[in-house]
Amino acid sequence: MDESEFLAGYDPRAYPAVAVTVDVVALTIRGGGLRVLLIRRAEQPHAGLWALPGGFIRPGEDLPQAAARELAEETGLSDRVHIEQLASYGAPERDPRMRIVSISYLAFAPDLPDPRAGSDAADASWHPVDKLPELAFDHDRILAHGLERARGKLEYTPLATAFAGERFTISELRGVYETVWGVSLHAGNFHRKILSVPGFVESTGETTESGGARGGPRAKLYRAGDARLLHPALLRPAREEQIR
Amino acid sequence: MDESEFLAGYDPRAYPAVAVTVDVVALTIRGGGLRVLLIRRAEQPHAGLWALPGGFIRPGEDLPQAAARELAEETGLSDRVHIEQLASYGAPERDPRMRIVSISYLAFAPDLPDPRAGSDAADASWHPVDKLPELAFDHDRILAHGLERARGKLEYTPLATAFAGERFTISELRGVYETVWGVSLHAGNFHRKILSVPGFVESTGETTESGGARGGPRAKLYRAGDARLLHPALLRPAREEQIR
DNA sequence: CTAATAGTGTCTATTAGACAATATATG
DNA sequence: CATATATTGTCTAATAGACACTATTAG
Repeated sequence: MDESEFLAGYDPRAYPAVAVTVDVVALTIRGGGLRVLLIRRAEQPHAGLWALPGGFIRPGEDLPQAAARELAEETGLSDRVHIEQLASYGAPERDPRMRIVSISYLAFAPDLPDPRAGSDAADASWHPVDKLPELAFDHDRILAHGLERARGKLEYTPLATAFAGERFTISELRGVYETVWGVSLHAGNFHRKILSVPGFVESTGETTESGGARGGPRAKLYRAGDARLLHPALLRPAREEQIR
Repeated sequence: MDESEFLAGYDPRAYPAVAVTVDVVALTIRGGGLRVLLIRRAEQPHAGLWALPGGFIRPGEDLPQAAARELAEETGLSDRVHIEQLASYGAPERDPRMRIVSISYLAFAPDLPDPRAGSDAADASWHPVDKLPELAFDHDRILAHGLERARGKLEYTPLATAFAGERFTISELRGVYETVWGVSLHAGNFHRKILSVPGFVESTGETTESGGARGGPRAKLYRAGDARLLHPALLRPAREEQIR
């Protein structure tokens, strides 16, 4: 038997097991900023550190199902939440216990009630993404990846509406873009742009009950439209440093 | 111990093992069309069916490393190949042997030599993506996902240059776009557009040795530039059916 | 009233794309 | 020479973004 025959006959069941987890980057907008759901680990390893919610997949359970379950365990919510696969991480030493491959998911939700700590967590809360504690494992990298994905998807998908409530004003939608992108956008141009993208929002015919907190007319209320892609897209102001 | 405590204490090592594989969607342009590398399975399950190259990850091996190894085993090449993570698949019954989670990778290469079959494959060859045989497991879904990713990435990254050789003409680059997107593009407008995107291509100062096969002047030769994102992007002609 | 906000109008620069023109190869 | 291709020029429509303006509401 030469080397290639040996390798072809490699049987993973003969080796120390690999475990598979899902980890969820759940984002929401709260207190004027973008926040991520973190749990404080109750168990070793990294007990006491903050981490993304997640856990081992169970027999018979598909990956998206596992991600939704992990999220629901902390937030109690599963509807009104957009969830999609982000990426997978499998560096051999990323978990000290054993070889663990993590499939990460990205979730977007409107402002949710306070999370409850699952029984494997000492605490759970929404953390501003620009003021993060030290994270367990490689979760800082996963989170950074999730943030970049979210920022990009705002450009060409109607994802922003997943951060808003059932009905929203154009200003609220602009607030989502400004918060996630960390920029300020011109109100007038943004307004016209949104209404010019077919299927992004549709009018409810209603308006807000009152004007803004500091004055201004009542705003028209919209709901999410049926577009799955925005055309033309809403592009972020170009950042030269991102291009090269 | 209530249910949540039980679930928190769930230990994956107490259950039947999960295995992790990598599968590679390797694309190239050959014979005027887009092709994908497939191997004919020599072993059960699905012996005799075509499948994406892939296999179990090995102890101590990171995921991208495993993908590069699997690709190299079939093609003999590892440099000049762009490789990136695509997505993960973990439906419980996707492999009849046991619970297998697959991390898929997407690879792009210029026209490569004929593949050699690895020892776990009866055959290996480049198949036109528009005339595919039946595929093993859920590999048709993985491949479809890879194709859509590749088409999208041509828009906003310099990926097309990964399909071309070291030096290429603007016409060759246009051929890549036309082949991957399956459309025909206006030569003049494409030419000017490419040169207007900063960092996409840079001139070598050379030209082709002779004109085209059926006449025409010698074309200038370019190499890939240093841009990582194309700005402005080269958008595919909008397709209304994709938007809704 | 004053200040802030919603929504609309207008103008300019950029870009995509249709179409034409010119020069240079092949056969 | 006839024809194909590379490259450049010109024009039009769509779009992004700067800026201005009006109407409406909170305080």
